[in-house]
Amino acid sequence: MDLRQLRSLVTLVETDFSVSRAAERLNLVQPAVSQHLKQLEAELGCHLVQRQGKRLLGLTKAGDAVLHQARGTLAGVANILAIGRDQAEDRGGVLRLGTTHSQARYVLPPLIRRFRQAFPAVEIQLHQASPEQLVTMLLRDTVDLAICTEAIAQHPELLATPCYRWNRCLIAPLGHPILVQRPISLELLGEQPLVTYVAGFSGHGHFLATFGREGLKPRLTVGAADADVIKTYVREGFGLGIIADLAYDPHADADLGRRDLSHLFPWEVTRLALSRAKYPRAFQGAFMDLFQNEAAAEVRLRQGHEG
Amino acid sequence: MDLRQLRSLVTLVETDFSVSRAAERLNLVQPAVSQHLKQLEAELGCHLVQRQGKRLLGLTKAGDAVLHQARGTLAGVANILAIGRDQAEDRGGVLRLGTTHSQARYVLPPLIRRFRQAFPAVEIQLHQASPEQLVTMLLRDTVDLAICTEAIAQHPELLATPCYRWNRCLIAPLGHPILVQRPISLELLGEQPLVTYVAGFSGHGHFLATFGREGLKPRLTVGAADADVIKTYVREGFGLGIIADLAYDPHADADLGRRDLSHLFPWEVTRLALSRAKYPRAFQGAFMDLFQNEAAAEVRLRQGHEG
DNA sequence: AGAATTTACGCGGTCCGTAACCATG
DNA sequence: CATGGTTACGGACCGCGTAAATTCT
Repeated sequence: MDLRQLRSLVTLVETDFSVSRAAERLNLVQPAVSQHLKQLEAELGCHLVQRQGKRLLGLTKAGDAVLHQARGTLAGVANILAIGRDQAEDRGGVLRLGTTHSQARYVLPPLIRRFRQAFPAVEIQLHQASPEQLVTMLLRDTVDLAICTEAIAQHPELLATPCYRWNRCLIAPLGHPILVQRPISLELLGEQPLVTYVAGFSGHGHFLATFGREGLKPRLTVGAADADVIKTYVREGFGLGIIADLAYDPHADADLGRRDLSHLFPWEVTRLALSRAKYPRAFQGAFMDLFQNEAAAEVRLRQGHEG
Repeated sequence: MDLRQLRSLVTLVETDFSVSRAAERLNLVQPAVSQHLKQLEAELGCHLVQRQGKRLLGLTKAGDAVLHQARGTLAGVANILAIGRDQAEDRGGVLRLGTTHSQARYVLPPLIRRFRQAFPAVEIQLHQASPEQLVTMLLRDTVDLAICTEAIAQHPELLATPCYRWNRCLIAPLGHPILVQRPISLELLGEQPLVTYVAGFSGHGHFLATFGREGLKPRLTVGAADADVIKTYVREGFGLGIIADLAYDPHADADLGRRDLSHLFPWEVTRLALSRAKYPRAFQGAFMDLFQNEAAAEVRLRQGHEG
């Protein structure tokens, strides 16, 4: 058996069973990948992919099991290379961070600034995606670390550590009556047109569930994946905005009023996650420490800006 | 990087850094293994083994980390091959069981008989060793499964499931006064010369600790690794025997009297363990089920033979 | 007909084994 | 001086790429 055969199998799956695209990704020609598969199946004595003539449809049961092991095996060799680069005192490298917009835009900048001072030779790549996508990106080793609130705590192949908690605030154009109304209740929110996150992002599930528990259904006018877009629609008069507290910027958002909503909704926990199979390089570990230790303080700072 | 290089590294460690013996095990010549190491170190850009001239002494820190990953990686490819053999409906194969004497001699026979009926084409190898050795054998994939009482429950890389519990009994030549003495106490045992297991086997640690808690120190005349040897010395008059309950055979040991001691000592738990990294072949999984489900009943049956 | 996969074949690299060389106790 | 490890070199194997054949849309 050869590692290249395993790489071909894994890549084939990740290209939706297109041999040619897989070959392209691997810097090989079609026949090479084709042969890899044939060799693997020959050595194992069973088919790994379901075929219909020459068309590849999907994995067989055996193929799925092999895929899983192949991923683990390739992770092992990647780890070995990582150990080498670490040990050789190679201060350079790439830190691929998977994040949602909220993190990249509001939480990460000061932390990354500090990280860069410690590791100036490391290139930082921010891969923005939805939480579900981040999970598969971690599993496929497309990113090294991922930071997000949803979907990441449960997966058995990931190691997720809680880093900080946050809640929501309401934003509205200055002068809007709700900004001076004394107590803000769920019922009150339920009557208003709302602009907030779309499903899958920033605690939207808990958001809806909270209304649901009270037998209410919010009037959502626009849903977006990030707070910047939400703010824009709030400014355009589409309704009240409900965003993560930490996404409110007192300076840039001076034209928007803000009210805390943490008495209405559950706290959300943002986690830093990586694949259990992964050996983190020194600077990756350093970033993890940095984020785990200082993200909470950073967020409190932002929330302290409260006007 | 090549899998053969990793194999060479792992084998080198397991041969105490003898390149020639490693080469022999791998069916290669010395220079090949030597080159594998050189290639690996070249690719990683750091030394993996500490050298003194041409003599190899041990692993460097990096080498140790690489070794661990290499083991995992090779386990992955072994698993892939196992999946293949399974899927190809290959009913044959080898089941390598690591056991202590007690298991092989008293618990396993009827279970293995039943297993053989279901999988007649599977060769069963019983590798007898001490519990500590069994742990390393599992980690090195020298055995597929191990059954023992000690040392195996804690290791984080092993998955151990409790299967049955047992306690000790006392054996003595027929006619010995202790066989009719009403209550048997620790103090009474402490006065007598005893023959029992040696350290590391069959709950010897708990045995000593129980005496220690009462401020007693047993008079041990002979220590042995298995009950058969202990019985022999009891017959020879070296003292009272204390063995695992299930090791008493009413027929073969009719010349020895037996008294239960479960009121004096803690119950021991025997576990079936395998490496977490291992993908068990179908028949290996079947044996695990068999043992986990039926070992307890088997042991109760033996204990029911009580005369 | 065209896109995509498999088969056929030749070249180049590489990996192993033999042989010579070298350190160490 | 013998044991064990490294260096040097040649042959065999194998894996990739080019090109032709095949099959399904």
